[in-house]
Amino acid sequence: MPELPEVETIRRDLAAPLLGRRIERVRVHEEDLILGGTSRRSFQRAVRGRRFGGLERRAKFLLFPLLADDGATGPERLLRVQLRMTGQFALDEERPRAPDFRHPGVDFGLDDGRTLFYDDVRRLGGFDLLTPERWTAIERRLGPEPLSRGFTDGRFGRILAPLRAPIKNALLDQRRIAGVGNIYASEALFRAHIDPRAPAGTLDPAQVARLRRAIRTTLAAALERAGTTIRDYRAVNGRSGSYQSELDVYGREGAPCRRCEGPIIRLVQAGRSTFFCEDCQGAR
DNA sequence: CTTGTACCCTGACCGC
DNA sequence: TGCGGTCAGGGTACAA
Repeated sequence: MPELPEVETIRRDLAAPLLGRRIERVRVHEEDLILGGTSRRSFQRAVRGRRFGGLERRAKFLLFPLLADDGATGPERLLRVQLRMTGQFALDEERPRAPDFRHPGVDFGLDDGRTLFYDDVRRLGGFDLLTPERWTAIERRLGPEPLSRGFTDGRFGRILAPLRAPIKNALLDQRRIAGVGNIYASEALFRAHIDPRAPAGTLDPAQVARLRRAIRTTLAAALERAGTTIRDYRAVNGRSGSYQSELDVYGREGAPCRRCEGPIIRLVQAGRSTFFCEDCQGAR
């Protein structure tokens, strides 16, 4: 479900309240949610008794460094969370009773009396424990963070140049750019007036620059609005985002383009819907 | 290397 | 009301 702005919103919601908290109890209701072949027991053993040493985001992953505390020993570990399509967090003294939060997944009981609840209807997301070396190996394969300073026109151009895949598909590939997903790929291409079907390597320098800028402004605007809540995505404790009212093309098939009044078209690329305006983004 | 496809899973919605 | 088909903010394994 969530893309960079949604995951970053969750990170901001959780970072301060979790910092330094000790994990007293771990309940795994759904073993599916423990990824990477780790058993429920060894997951609990690795996590219980440690403290949250911060909260970071890279691409669409959340990373909790777990600090050793008295009674907790063992190698340094990062707890990685992937929300995939329907992962949600709540932080409270009691399990939330919202109708969209009734699939208990994993609970982390904390030393301040609260519990961090993870709920995931479709169970596509989950947790895994990574050594720093393993994380480094994974991280190396991710493209640049689009909101970072290092994401320049030159770098973006070099990333796209050799690719023959449609630009829309390239934007979804986390090895090229990290954190862009299906909503913001369509939105950024609309903003940049670029045809989603154009082979990535055929964009000229002006198009590369427009697209880079469009990606940044779209993601930043969505982050400002705490993300896009269409159906499942919620920030922490059920809070909705509000960027859905700003969407230009995503989910607007048949509706008039906000710029030229022409119909928004839906097509399928790599098995996923793309929305665009043929008149504003056609041909070039 | 690149690219495309199948799959994981549940639930909401649509047409009959 | 029920039933089948389609679709959903993602990532990965595997084949070509």
